[in-house]
Amino acid sequence: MTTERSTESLRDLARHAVRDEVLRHAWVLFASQGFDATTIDQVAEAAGMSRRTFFRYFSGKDELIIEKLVEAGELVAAALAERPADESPWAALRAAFGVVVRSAETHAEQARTLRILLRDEPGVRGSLEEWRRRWTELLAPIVAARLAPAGRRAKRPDVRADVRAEALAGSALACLDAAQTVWADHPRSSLSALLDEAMGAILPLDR
Amino acid sequence: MTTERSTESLRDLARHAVRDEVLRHAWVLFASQGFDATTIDQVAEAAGMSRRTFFRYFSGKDELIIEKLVEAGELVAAALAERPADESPWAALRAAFGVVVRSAETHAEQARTLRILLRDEPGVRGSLEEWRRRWTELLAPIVAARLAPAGRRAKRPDVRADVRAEALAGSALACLDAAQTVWADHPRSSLSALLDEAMGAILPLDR
DNA sequence: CCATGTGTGGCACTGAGTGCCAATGATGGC
DNA sequence: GCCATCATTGGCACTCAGTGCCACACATGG
Repeated sequence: MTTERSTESLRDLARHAVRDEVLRHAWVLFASQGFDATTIDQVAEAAGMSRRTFFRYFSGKDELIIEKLVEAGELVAAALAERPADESPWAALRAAFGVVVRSAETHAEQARTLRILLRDEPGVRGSLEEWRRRWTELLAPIVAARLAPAGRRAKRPDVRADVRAEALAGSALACLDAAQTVWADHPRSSLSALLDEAMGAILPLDR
Repeated sequence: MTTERSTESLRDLARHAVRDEVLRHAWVLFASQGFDATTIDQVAEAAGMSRRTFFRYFSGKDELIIEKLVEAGELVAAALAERPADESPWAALRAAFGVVVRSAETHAEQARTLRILLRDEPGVRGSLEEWRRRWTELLAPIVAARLAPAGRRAKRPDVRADVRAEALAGSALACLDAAQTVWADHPRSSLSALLDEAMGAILPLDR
């Protein structure tokens, strides 16, 4: 094949477009029927493809959830990486979460629907755990860099430093999770304020 | 039915015994083949029962995992409830985790096997999330009681206080998780030290 | 000896996920 | 325009998880 890059990205483009379309239909069904009650045949038919083809675009039903959850991960990681170096890791994490908070508050309806789905449907628990892992994997190294004394980093793999970074990232995510969960079923609450409350309960957020 | 209490507990006794036996066989299979590769038919056959009967003792494959994970939850909750009131919530949580740390270190082999299973097998992620929830549900109210100014508690449901407690419990669990994960694949490490490292990275552990 | 309740197994079904294969359709070379 | 090629697609059949239904076995109590 002489077609190299250009075709490659054309394929990806088409693939992405199809995936988005499938996702759109899937979430309409999820919102009306719930996740567990929605079959892949329904999703495939709504998207106008065969069951078999669906599985060529998505590895499984889970991925319809994961996609949404992981999306914002890179944004948060990027935001975290760009926080000023003199900021405490905790405050930097809080600030980095700003992008998901804003996103959730602007699309409050969908965000709440998603959150409630995540709370009530047993079938998505695996996806939630998966989300936690991927975000931790993404954030922990950036936190680690921030914890290192800025002098010599990347020496030998330092287990103790890794645990610290992972603990920090994991705790922050736990706070985000708690805030979002409570926010989901209190329509008049502010997610931003709840997240401040949650993270502030662990460590002071100034500096 | 004239048979009341005595038969009731006899039933439970038998049921428990059967469950334990099934669990024993299941974990032998998990350890040798992994979780996802083990079918329920295999477990049922090993335990000497039909597939159909298996589902009368366990709601699903997940429950074979959950059982092990949730077991220690009540112990931790009890330990937490009995920590001195002048101890900080964080230090109290660290101390309460002592029971799982000791248990893990005395049965190091099995604990490591379990941990690695939880890390690598996609099929158990839902169970891990389930574990997180149950422990959070268990611990958060006790933490909440500890956070309340000891004067008037149980006023009106206080959302902000709930978020704080849940954030604290969730963060502590994230630390425990991080410590256990790292511990699992560093055979010469001390789980207790790792947990101190993790939780100490968030908040000081004295007091 | 009979009625009842409980545990058990078999059978058939739905739904997720996978491997295999044949048909279709777009593209590039001639 | 025509043919070779390659990727996408859909159909089919299979495994495995999980559930509902029904029939059989067994114990107990009257």
